Amino acid sequence: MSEKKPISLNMYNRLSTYLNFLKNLPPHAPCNISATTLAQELLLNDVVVRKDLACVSDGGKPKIGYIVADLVKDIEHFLGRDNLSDAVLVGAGNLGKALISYGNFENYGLKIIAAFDSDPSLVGREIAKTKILDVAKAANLCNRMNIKIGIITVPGVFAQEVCDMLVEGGVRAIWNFAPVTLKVPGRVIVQNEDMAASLAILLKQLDDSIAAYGLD
Amino acid sequence: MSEKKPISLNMYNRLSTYLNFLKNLPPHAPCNISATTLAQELLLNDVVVRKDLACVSDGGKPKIGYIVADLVKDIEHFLGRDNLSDAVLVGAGNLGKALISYGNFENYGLKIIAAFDSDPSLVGREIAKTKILDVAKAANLCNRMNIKIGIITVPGVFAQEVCDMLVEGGVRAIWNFAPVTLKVPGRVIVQNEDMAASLAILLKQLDDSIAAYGLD
DNA sequence: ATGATATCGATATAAAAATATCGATATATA
DNA sequence: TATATATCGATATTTTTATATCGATATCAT
Repeated sequence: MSEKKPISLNMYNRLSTYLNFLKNLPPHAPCNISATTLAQELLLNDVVVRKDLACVSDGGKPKIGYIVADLVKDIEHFLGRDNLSDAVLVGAGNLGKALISYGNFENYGLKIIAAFDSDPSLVGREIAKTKILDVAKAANLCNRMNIKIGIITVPGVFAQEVCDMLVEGGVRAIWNFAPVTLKVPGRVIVQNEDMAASLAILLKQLDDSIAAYGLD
Repeated sequence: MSEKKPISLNMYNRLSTYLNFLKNLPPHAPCNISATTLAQELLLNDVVVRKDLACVSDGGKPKIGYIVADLVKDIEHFLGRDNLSDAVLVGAGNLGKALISYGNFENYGLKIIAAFDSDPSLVGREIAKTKILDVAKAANLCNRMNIKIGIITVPGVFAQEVCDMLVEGGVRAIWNFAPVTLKVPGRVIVQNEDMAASLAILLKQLDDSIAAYGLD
């Protein structure tokens, strides 16, 4: 594995795509795969793929490509999926519930160990075996349990306040589903999951596409 | 409004952010705002903001900036939020359910008019007044009702097959929540909402941050 | 063995995005 | 009315990202 650090955000997206593809290869598929093939399958430029793979693995060989199993391990290691991180989630509404019950995040290196909400009618209940606790206890619990990751799924108006609580509790990375720009100290990471923006792109591109191709 | 088309994908993200911010300004806020101020509030470079705004509005005046109400309208118009688009959703599992019951997408220009699933125990039921229908009927219904947008929230293995059905039904834009690269004809838009990738970025950055700042 | 070929990895070029700089202009103030 | 200033919009520069090109190498076929 090379020690360089070109850090491209899109690269993580692509690596994640490679990983999904590799893990879902049919059982009888050959045990090796070339960057070129991968690129064709995923509709990407082959040089991009080769460059990405060079960052996470050095198992590539001419005429052979990469051994799938090794490559999977290398990508997973690079993405930090081989050590589970504990996280808490704040906001047990529809989206929060969905994320908790999704359950599949453990495959991606994340374990949601507790949820918080301010609604007394939710506090005390459970979603998919995850307890919903009073949001007032969030900071304290994060501190005690050394939680470094917080997921925010509250309405926008409360997001900053929740964020502050988490930061106070020692959280160092925030996955923010609220459509708000969070203000955090420099050492804290914020990853925004802005579905509204994503939707905007979709709608705009649809417009353009219909203008170009017509409605058929 | 300028007629140029620099089309930057990040720009849509930012425009969406501006819009959220502007719409949530306190009631007693001044009725005008400068690109510079906006940039400071949203932790962005001021030139980027000015460039983005120039694409959607020409209401900017020196010493004044933009009239908030007009700017909101201009951005909404640019993002296509002033005409609702109908959409269908396939996959009424946890995530699908959450998206349907979220309900707020109508504010963003999207209306989910029907959901589909293959699970007979779900078909016929309702989620937030949205009927769940047999997935076999999807293509037909899209055709008849002239639906152009499909949302895919099925497990990865079924995503391509669902996608093909939607395309057959005349769908022209797909919002894909499955971690799979979909193959579609050129005229069809795909917008991937890859939460796993987003999560990967978060975890990686957290690693880096802890390496840089320590655990405190 | 020997040569042909697929594939990698590195370097070089091109394209795109972000950022900086600077003159123009509308408003406020003296 | 004249001057100072905030802010815009355009142009220029830098940085980043994507793409193309090319030599090196390991395997396969002859």
